[in-house]
Amino acid sequence: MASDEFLPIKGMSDIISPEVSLWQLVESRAREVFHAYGLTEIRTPILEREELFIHSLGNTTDVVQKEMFTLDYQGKMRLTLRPEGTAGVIRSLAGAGPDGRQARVYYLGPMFRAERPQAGRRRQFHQIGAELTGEANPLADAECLAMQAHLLKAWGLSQCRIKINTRGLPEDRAVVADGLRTVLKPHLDGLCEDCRRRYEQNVLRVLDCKNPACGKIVEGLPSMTSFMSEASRSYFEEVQYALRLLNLEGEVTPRLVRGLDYYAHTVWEISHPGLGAQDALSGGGRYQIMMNGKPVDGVGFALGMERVLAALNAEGVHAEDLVLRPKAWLVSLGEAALKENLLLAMTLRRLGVACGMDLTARSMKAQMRAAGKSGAAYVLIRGDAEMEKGVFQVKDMVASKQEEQALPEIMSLLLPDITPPPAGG
RNA sequence: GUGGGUGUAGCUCAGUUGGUUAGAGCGAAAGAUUGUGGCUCUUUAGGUCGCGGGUUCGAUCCCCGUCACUCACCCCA
Repeated sequence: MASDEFLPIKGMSDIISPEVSLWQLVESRAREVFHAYGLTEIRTPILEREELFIHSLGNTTDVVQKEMFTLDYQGKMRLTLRPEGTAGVIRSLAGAGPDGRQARVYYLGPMFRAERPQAGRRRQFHQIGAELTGEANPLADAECLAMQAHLLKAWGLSQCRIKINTRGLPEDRAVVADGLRTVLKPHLDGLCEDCRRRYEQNVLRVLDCKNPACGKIVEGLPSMTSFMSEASRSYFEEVQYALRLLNLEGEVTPRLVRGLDYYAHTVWEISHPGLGAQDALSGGGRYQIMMNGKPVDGVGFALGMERVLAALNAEGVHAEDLVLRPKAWLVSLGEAALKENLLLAMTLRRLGVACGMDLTARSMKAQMRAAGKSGAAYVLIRGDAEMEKGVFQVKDMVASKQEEQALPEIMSLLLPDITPPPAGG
């Protein structure tokens, strides 16, 4: 058992092979899909001023109240490890002037929240997200959700469930909260302890309480949308129309609530049955964030990388199958062959042929075992006899066949994809 | 932050109703096969039984504390 000093900090993990292969695959497919939609990557700092998150996420949210890693920098400022990606991206885009208000960007990277770790929840976790800024437009919301569905499909996830809802116009948020409190007030005694606290602090959360008693009370209440303005309701109708146009199934879920204050209008959540208690793969929606007194509008989503990977595992995609194997393995018998093989390995690598070898001339059996374990397709064996003739014993590890070959033949075996330079070039 | 579960070899786990040298499988290293991986057989290496204290003639086992991991609540992706 590893001693504590070799372990990373609680809730943080080293990402190593073979798992890292899956990360790379997921990230590269994501880049391809984002490119197809005209998004460019944005990389913002991991450390931001604390106020940025307090103002954009809302100072009554749990994320801000008890989950942020904040440090005091020489008594001059309070710096926070970003707990989510949107706030930093919008800060950056707002600073870019008018261009930033019509931007299409994606990001990926680590986020930090000081929660107790559990399945699907780490203190350092990773998100892939997208932000499309621009004034509220139902078509933009639908496009964003469609892009996300496309992404999940590109990863090979087929069992996702999309739930959508609306929070209405930004100015409706207070009206809805007041309305809900009014109709909930007579039932206060029947609510669970948590919900009596939520009633004060974050009344929308009462709607998705898991407690059956609370659920019963909520069922009898008028829906959230009934407190909203006509404009909010018709906006949501148009979003749903656009989703049908794009052939997307979104389950309208009136009790779906997003936790952060900046959400307005369309919100959604995508869950996966293979995940356990934290079954949300992703959340997203339209938002309006005040930056320097001016509103920035946009629509976006964030996917939890670790949860995507867990979902892929649940659907039978395993990192072990994706690990890159060397094309060749060099086996050296004797010191002279060892040195010549090192030189050959460097040459092959410059030509783009991944190859490995043992740097000691230990027993052939041991070297063959290492070759087999590496998964190399071919093994090139060279000893004194081969050195003298200028040849190699070339073993095809899959077919388990071996023949003597000279270097030119070996090159065409290892470099079959090399195309001759264009004529006249 | 609250509650439950688990800490024994690199990994997965047995085990001892408290008693002498703590076991297995997998993995690793070497050999059987004097220059050939996977299958088989043999051998070897590898352990402060998470850490600290208590009870006891004696604790890996019982008790207390602590730390770590893990699951769930809360919340979120």
